[in-house]
Amino acid sequence: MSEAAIQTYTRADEAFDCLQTAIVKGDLAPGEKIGEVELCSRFNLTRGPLREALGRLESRGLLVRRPHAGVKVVSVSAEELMELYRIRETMEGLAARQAAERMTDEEIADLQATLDTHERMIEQAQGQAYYQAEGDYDFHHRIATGSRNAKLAQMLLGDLYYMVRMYRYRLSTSSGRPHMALGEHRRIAEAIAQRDGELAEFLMKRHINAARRNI
Amino acid sequence: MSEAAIQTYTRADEAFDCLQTAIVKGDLAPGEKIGEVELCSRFNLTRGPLREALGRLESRGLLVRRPHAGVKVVSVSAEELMELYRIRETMEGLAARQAAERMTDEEIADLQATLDTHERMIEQAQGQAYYQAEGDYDFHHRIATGSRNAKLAQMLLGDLYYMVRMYRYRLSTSSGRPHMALGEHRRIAEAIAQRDGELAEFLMKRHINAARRNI
DNA sequence: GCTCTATGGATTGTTGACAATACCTTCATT
DNA sequence: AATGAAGGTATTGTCAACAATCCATAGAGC
Repeated sequence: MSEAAIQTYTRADEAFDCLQTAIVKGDLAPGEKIGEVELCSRFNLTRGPLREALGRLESRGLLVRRPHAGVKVVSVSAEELMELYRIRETMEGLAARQAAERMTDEEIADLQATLDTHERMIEQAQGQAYYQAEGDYDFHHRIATGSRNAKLAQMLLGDLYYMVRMYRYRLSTSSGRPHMALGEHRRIAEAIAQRDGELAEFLMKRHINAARRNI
Repeated sequence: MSEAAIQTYTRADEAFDCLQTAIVKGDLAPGEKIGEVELCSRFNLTRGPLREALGRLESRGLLVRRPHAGVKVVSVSAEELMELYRIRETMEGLAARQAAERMTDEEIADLQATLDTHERMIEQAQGQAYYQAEGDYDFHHRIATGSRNAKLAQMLLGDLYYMVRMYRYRLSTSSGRPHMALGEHRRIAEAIAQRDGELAEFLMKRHINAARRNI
């Protein structure tokens, strides 16, 4: 049987996804005060599911909501992005360490194979930052899930990454340095393959620290 | 003027708080499938605000919701609590380091004064774990906010602490060891007062690690 | 006797209308 | 002229009814 992607998709989920991508991509300016009815007409929704989605978004810190006053997208600053990277540094360090201890051999092989395809992509589209960003996301995604720590993965994948992507869109901070990042990814994967959790943690922290300084 | 505690409190907020405390305190059993109408009659609400609150709770990982099938409280295990403590260890370590660098002298004085009152409370109610738990919460709360890292504080205070408290209620894991914890708190505060971020981080990590092993 | 299917009931998801609150405009007063 | 207050309007918060989906039970077929 197929994996049943027909997992019933409620309107509220749809609203949540639409809003989230709209916020992350910058279609909704920060500080912009938007009415609910306008959002409804914009995404073909009714206010019930929309409000549910707004609650979820607020809980995740992507927008703020004052009672009877409306909702507005969170404003961003470079300092806050820095703080976000500090959090990522420690949390992904932990994820890398646990991944080194817990990923299956098959997963590790997949991880390294993924890096090969990333390398080919970078070679093909020379300097195209887009593939690099996707590949970067993919790499960190696999390690987060590989940590076998449900809450950690949820925090990284569900909260932090969206925030980081939003900030990067807003501040137009392209990740740049594709080759260097790939090399660092390689070394991290190598450490994981050797089941050296301490080294994997150290390398991951340094990797994210370097990315932060690159901003 | 007073700080305006009359901050308008919407029904959805009320529902959110009620549900959250009910889940944390264990009034709603884990795995229990509860109907929306039952919840409404239980907390004197209507389904609109309730659904909004349910969305927020789901987003925070306190309950799971399958479309058209109902909601149920998350089931818990000792392993997951361990994982939670691992996350706390790294994140609160970071918080302690940043707090050492950023708290004002006044905040540090307040922090140490708080520890004095904790000590008196422990002496008075000998062995009473309740005050210790409250004091513990208070201490970590101050450090999280003192880190001047909004997202970090949000993650710790808004997500992790509720989860930890829920698990502790479920597994009836009283924190125990009040005197030892107080001493560790004292040393952490001392390191912060000396602006020694590295030491504060190290001590905090060890403190939480000890608490984890105590389970 | 066991399994698969179909129908009924109950619960969730959604919708539109109603009520309450905050913001903005206008007017009066200093 | 500037500031304050008061009212109107628009927007948000809330409610109750409608529609869609799933689970359980009962029945038939193998």
